[in-house]
Amino acid sequence: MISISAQSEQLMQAFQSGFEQSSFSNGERQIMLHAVEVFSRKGFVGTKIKDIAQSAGFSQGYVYTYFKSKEDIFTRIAALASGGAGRAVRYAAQLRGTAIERIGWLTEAFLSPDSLAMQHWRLMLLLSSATDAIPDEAKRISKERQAEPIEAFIPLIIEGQNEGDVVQGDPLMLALAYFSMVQGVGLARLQTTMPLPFPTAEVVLRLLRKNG
Amino acid sequence: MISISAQSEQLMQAFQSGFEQSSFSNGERQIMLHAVEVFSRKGFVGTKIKDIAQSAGFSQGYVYTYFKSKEDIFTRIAALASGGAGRAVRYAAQLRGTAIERIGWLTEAFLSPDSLAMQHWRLMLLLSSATDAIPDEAKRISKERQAEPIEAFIPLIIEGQNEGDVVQGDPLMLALAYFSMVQGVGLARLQTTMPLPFPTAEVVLRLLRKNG
DNA sequence: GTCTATATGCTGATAGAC
DNA sequence: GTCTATCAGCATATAGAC
Repeated sequence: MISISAQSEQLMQAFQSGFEQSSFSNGERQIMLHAVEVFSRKGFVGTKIKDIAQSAGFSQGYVYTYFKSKEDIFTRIAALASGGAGRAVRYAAQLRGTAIERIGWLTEAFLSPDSLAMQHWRLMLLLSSATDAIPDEAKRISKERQAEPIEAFIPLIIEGQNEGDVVQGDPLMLALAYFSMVQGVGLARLQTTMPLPFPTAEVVLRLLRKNG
Repeated sequence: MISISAQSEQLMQAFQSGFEQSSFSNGERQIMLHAVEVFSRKGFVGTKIKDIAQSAGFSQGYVYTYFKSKEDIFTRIAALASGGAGRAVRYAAQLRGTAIERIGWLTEAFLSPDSLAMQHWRLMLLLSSATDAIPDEAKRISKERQAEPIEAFIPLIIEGQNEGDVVQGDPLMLALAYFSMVQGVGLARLQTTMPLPFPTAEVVLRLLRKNG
């Protein structure tokens, strides 16, 4: 049984999109922070500049002091968010421990019901659905970074196979299975408000574990 | 190894949302069919009535002959689409075969790269993201039917456990794990255009199979 | 730094012609 | 059955006041 550890907490920080820490001016960060929340509830087209401004406590026109357009806000958010998963995998890869342990910590971070982790999945969803209605630039960036987590995960799988903890098989296919599952759990969590016995990290690891 | 069978093909028909077969008048069906496609690309707010009309080869105003509003179109689509997964599970449950066999056929139908199956996942995605921007009635209906596939799947799991093919454990948790995974693969497929070794039914079944 | 006012364009929905 | 014309409302982005 894997328990929430110091490693997992550090990992979650890497996972999260990092709007807070970024080097923005005050108004800029304030607007970004609220824009993330509104966009993830209403989508790109459904979000009106007025919604973001009101949420952040500014007037509608003030938003244009910091951002050129609605597309601009969205694209900057997409750029920050789409780096999260890859960052988390790279962070996990360089922790000390066996490969399967590190994969376990990573999985806990991904599946955390923490609100910032959930926000990540909401944003990923946004970037995957209604793709003809989101800015091209945002799409480009998110597509560009899409392979990052998978590529960084493959060495971990190979290590795990060499250590005898991970099943044999094409590492790329195993990585895709892993991320499909993790993403699916993230999505499932978003779809319901009821407290249900969602798959734990241990269950997800059954996909990879030898003698699962 | 499970191969595409007569069972799987029948199953896919149950899975698919059934806009074609439904008892609509000609213009009505024509519009619905195109509306599904446009909505799934542009989302609810991003889709303009003109887009649907043009796609179906009608004038903008003509759409209102059959549909009261944009919400009306979307809600009717949501109603048809949100029944698909439950229908497929119920169909699978009453096939002849061991539980794990029937689950295998079902999984093949869910993971089929068939365009109508993909459309199902695109619509599910639409109903799960930007939820503050889709009609309340559509949300209500889709939420109402959300539990159907899981409820219908649980007896299959229990059967499989009794037959010794499925791992022990809370059947609800196993069902949630299964649907998370299936959904995750559907989503992963939508996210990329490249031909990648996406998890097959056999890989998904590792989550459930005893001595996987 | 922050707000108000406004121009400009688009969209949903209706009415009515053919 | 199908289209054209049109209205009323709203949203983005800008200009300029304080």
